Amino acid sequence: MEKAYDVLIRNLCEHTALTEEDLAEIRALTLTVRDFEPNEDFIRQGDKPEHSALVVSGMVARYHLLAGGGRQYLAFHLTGDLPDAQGLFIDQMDHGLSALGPASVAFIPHRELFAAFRRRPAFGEAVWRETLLDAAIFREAITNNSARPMQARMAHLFCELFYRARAAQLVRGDRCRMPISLVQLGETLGMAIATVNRTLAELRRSGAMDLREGELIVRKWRELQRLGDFSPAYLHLKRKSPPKV
Amino acid sequence: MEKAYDVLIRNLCEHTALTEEDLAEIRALTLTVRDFEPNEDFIRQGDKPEHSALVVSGMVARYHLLAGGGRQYLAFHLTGDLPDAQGLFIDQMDHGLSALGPASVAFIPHRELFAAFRRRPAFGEAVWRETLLDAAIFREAITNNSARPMQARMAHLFCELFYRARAAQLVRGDRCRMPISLVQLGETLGMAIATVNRTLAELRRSGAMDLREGELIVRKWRELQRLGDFSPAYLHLKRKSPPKV
DNA sequence: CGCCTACTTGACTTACTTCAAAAACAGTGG
DNA sequence: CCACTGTTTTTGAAGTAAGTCAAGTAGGCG
Repeated sequence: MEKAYDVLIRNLCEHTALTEEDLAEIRALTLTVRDFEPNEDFIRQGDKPEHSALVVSGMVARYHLLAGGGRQYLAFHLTGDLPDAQGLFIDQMDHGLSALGPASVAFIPHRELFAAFRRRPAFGEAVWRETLLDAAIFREAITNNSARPMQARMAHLFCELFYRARAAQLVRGDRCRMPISLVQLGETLGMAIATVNRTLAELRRSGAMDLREGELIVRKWRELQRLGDFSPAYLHLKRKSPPKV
Repeated sequence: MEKAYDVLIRNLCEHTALTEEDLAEIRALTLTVRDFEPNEDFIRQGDKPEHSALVVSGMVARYHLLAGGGRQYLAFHLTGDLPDAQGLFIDQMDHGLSALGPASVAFIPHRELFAAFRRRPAFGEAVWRETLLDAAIFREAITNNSARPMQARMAHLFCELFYRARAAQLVRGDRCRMPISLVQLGETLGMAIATVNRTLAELRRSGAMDLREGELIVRKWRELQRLGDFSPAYLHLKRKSPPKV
């Protein structure tokens, strides 16, 4: 349970300097932790949430519903992320959130967050910055899905996720959990499932990475980075060192 | 010159209730207005700006530079928008800004904005909300460029721009200024220039809209909306009424 | 008038989608 | 433990939408 506060603090400190007083304010927040099944929705498009979510463990996805009932995945979130901080100032959800694999999510009342922001503006700025980093990731997704060929598109996604997982200390050796199906990958990258599979096969054959049993394995980081035309500047992390695989 | 304050206030009031004290704080900001030529860059990828931009008139674009030297356009901004409010809390620009047609842009020192946020938290929240609306527009762009067929993709873009132009009181009758070239349209929607032209021709033929001499004409709003699978919820505007064309 | 840029159109090529079916895998219950 | 069901992944073959290439037209400006 303490873990929930720690992962949030670790994440915010990744980009913002917070004082001991700021951290105390964070640790005073009321967290309600709930566990979710793979693919379980926990915030739906159209909802007007009064709590913000914090990913404690597992992966969480944000998605648009499409006219035909399909989904467009917009972003993935890891331990420590606030995947709907935007809900603080935007009344109605324009997208939904679901657990990707099994995930545990803490909920924080908006009311308490507003009060904390008032007392500790630096905390508010950290959360604001968090939403801005989100936006930077959205921008990169626009470019990725619009301007890069299929293979680079997929490589770029895995580069980003691996890089972020590493910052969140979720990488062990050359691998991290990645409970995402081919269908979901297609609904993320805007490609047909057959293409997803064939493109993934190419990446495997290149020896740069593998994805199996819900685990991402990066065998040649620099090669994967090259294939994905990935440069991490847009993630705006203070620590710049790349994965050393 | 007064106009610069007014367009900002009008835009913020579109989504946030501000008191007379908040507005006074805004009117006390130091604005430096500069005019730009069509396609002139005014913030470059990699810059570390110390001012925020405010679009006073004309249209402004945000774009990523691509490896090959090409561009991916990320968003367009109209009168009253703060196209790089994110620069307040993110040190280094991960994208550039340029004028689309001739544009006039006001610059506001970050320092003054931070001070104003401290004195009038509601103003800070309004700007924060502004950055969140930005993010909502980015999300929609991901879906648009990834999941919609070419014609819908283009129709959707024009729906959004027309709807926002209307909220910014830039629509006169059934038309508004839209100084965007076919090449730029292609670099926005992720399609080849030939396809842009053919798709645009289809839309013209449908009678729903036209684009000529830097002007967008919406002849049948409901039809264009249908073609673009457009529903404006994600823009989160308080006033909901659609264009009555 | 001539140059440059932006738009338009046509013919060709290909990368991706669609469709279909098989193989691998996970979960369930006998 | 194995048979049965449903889901996810893999592979193949065929069709097509969109990209590329190339040439031509129109519009704006010195």
